[in-house]
Amino acid sequence: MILKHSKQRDAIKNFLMTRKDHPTADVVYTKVREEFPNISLGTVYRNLTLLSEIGEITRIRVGDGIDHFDADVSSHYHFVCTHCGSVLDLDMESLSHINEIAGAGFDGKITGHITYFYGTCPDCTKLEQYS
Amino acid sequence: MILKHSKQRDAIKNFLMTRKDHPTADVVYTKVREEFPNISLGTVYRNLTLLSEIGEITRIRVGDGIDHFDADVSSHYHFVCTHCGSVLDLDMESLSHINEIAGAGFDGKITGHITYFYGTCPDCTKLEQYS
DNA sequence: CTCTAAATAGTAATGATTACTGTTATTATA
DNA sequence: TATAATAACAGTAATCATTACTATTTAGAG
Repeated sequence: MILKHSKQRDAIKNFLMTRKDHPTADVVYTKVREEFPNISLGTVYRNLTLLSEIGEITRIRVGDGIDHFDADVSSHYHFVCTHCGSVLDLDMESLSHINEIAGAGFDGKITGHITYFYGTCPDCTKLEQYS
Repeated sequence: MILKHSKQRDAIKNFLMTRKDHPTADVVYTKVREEFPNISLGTVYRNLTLLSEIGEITRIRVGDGIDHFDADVSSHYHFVCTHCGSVLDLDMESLSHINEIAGAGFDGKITGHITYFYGTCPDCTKLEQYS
């Protein structure tokens, strides 16, 4: 399957690159529609899936049942706020050593892990102080 | 809300306790229907949700978009096979130290983490050797 | 035994995502 | 540059897990 260029795909990728949070498909759809008023939701989903398959973006699943997308494909961890649901990047070292820990007593092969942290985000922490 | 006893709920809990893998709601439904032929899927979902809310079972989300359930509520980690999709328990120490690592450069509060490991399960590893 | 509310079965609705279909746009090549 | 092949599109229908609704049944307290 040879890729052909598409303005819609560019717009989706570009929008994702401007965001440090991790929008859902629906957020991408709403935003990109400002530039392409009749882009279809299917196009957004198809391109988000395509872009993640070719490694230009990452699909993030944090247990809320909705996929989030991230233009930062470097290996990093995410934080999910249990109060407001926002998904943030964490600046921390790689935890590859935990693969060894998990593999020690396991008969199969462990090739990686998915970890996300949860708690109260900076904004919600501030709000809590005065309530 | 005072809990009332229900045979259906008992059957769901009992079935989960017999399983070391982590069935989905649909698997529970299919199995419990052998004993209660006209139990409804809604009843299965309602009870799985209720049981997890009162801490008698755990809801596991491993990124396949389908909820799995576990009668073992003790803190432990899970492994997901990228070949066959099976979800297995891992016998390993707690990784609570990674909360500190994540919290070091973070402005909010970290109260926990979700981690699952992926790779090739023992069964699929055996199959690979002869293919 | 009676009453109240929890739980149920059956069904309809929801919400995220994927699939389908006929049309449009990109791009390789004549 | 014109043409032809096909990737990508818009619009819509379908799927799938899950939740909500409603009338009926059942548990269990008084």
